[in-house]
Amino acid sequence: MNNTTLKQIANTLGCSISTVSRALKHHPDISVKTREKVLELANTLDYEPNAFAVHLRTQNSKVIGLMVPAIFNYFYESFISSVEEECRKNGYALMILQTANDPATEAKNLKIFRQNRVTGLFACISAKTKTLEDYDKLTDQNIPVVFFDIVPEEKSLHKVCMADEKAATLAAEALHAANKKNIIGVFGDPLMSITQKRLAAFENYVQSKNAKLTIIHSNNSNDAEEAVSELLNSSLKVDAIFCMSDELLIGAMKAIQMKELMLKSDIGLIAISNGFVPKLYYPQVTYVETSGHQLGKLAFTQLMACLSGSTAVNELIVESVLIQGGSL
Amino acid sequence: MNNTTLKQIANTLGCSISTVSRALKHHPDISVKTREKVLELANTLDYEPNAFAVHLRTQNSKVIGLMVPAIFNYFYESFISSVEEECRKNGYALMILQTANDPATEAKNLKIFRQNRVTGLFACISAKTKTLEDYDKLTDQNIPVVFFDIVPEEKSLHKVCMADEKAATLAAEALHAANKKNIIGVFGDPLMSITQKRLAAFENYVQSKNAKLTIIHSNNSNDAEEAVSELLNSSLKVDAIFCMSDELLIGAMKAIQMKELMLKSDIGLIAISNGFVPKLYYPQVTYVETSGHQLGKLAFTQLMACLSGSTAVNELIVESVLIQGGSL
DNA sequence: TTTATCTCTGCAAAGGTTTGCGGAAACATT
DNA sequence: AATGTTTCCGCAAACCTTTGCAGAGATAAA
Repeated sequence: MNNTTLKQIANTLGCSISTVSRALKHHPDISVKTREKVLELANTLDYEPNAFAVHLRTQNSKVIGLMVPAIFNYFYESFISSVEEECRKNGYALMILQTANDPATEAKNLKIFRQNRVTGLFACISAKTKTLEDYDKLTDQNIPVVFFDIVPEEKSLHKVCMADEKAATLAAEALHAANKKNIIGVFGDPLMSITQKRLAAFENYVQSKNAKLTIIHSNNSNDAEEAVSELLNSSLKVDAIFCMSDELLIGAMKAIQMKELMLKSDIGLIAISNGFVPKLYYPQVTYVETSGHQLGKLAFTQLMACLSGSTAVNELIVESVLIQGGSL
Repeated sequence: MNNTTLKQIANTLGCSISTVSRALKHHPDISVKTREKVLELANTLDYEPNAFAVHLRTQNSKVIGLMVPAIFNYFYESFISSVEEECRKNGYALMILQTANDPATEAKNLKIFRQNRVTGLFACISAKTKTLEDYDKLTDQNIPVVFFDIVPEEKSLHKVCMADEKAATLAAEALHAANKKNIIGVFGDPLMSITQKRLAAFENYVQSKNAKLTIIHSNNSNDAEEAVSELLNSSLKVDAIFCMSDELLIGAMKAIQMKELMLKSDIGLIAISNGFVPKLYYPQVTYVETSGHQLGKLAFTQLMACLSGSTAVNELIVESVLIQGGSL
């Protein structure tokens, strides 16, 4: 327990604790001579302020909370990774909790964040979350919450998310440009708003171009694999597949590999993705990028804005771009 | 700022702060009647102890630190995910920092952990770490450190890791059982101990069976792809490839797909892996499992043991199993 | 000499909780 | 009536830092 305190420094230097405290933060009240002495001793003693005492006094923890359904996920990893980077650069530590998409765990986590008096929170609500009152408790305590990716409908919240409609439309455009007319669209849980947005935009564009669209809803990669396999084995004419997420893409790719179809020549493929999964295959899968990395940066600036008092409620959007692979 | 404190409860109840504090934790000194009164009021006021004050007083943070080279990684995610689960179950919060394999960042992170007085730390040292003195500062402050996956050589440390030799041998055995005689072995950075261990064990077994082995060292998936491609295009006779990690597996698979080789019939493939990547392909790649999930559980119990005073220094090993896919 | 101004430093309270110790009241024992 | 035991509770210190305020000493101005 080799912990130097202000008191120790003050004692050995024969001055008061407050002088030491001020000297350490270059307070103008303190003379240069004293400051130097203090700094030197503090340095040799390897002084580090006791975070708890500081927090207790300042009511500010320099810890930011982050809540996701699961860390082990193609998209959230990159988001987390990016947020962690920003936090570290700005002197914040990051506290991460998972909800496993369970509202009860979600509530418990929010309590932990509250107890630890996080400075702010990034939250991705679980798919089944119905009420936001647990989040309100945080905002009541002046802890700003920035929702990301999967966000509540309410208008008066801070949110950052992907350009869902735009991404889906971009993918549809790419399919049209490649002259694909018989398309399978693989989508996620129809109850999720993200699915609805992407589906609506995709359907809208595809139909306007008179292409034929077959929609599948799958909850995970296995479901997607089975459903796509079934369609590929049926009499349905198919020249391209669209997947709205990485997980579904994995399923579709398995089905394609199983049928020993070659990408591009036998069948077209495009997905909305973070970029990792499409690059696992050869040829690389063409995809519309939704960058967790960028979303993280954006979320962080948004939170910083909240903390510095900006009350403007914003819904920020990360734009998508088409990344050409060799699958279309 | 709706924060109830002990003082408020004490005042409205007309008793002292210490009584409230004790009542809240069912201290036997407090009469049942008083306790009930306190508990009731605390409940309606939604009292929650101020974590900072508690930490300051008890010198114990209920926060555990975790340091990895990168969160965005097939293996670490599952480790993190598993540790987070255990932490939550046991009332700990988890603070995560990345090193990006940079010793300077590593040192900075350790400082942050120290400042935040984490209860304990899980650390995966960066590949280039030469000295452990920054870690020693933690142990000096009675913060136990459990190293995982990539661990220092020193004997007197707590470590949990994979059965590296065993895993490599298992893979080699599987290759032998499949009667493969001309093998490419794709390994990582030859300076890393994990590479050395796996390489030695693999080489040892393969040579004892008189199979021909060509070794490649690659630092990432692209390197692996190029190196494997080159060999596949050369006159070298190859009937199987072994990859010591997921990242290398990805590269090898790309090379295989590029050559349009079919797994099993054209070429055998086996890897040491966490299981995620092998399941992305059809047929699924046969692999020796190194479970980040299990490693996480093990690390957590080890840390708990340290915290409860066990001084026995242990190197714990997670065993590996062969998971049959269709690539051999 | 007195008054005003400036520079530097220290006192003390505050932030909320935990806990050793001592003490008051109630009860039981001689 | 005097002494010993319990039972219950509160005082106050400790954890360490930050910060408003006051004050001491020095210098400049009148």
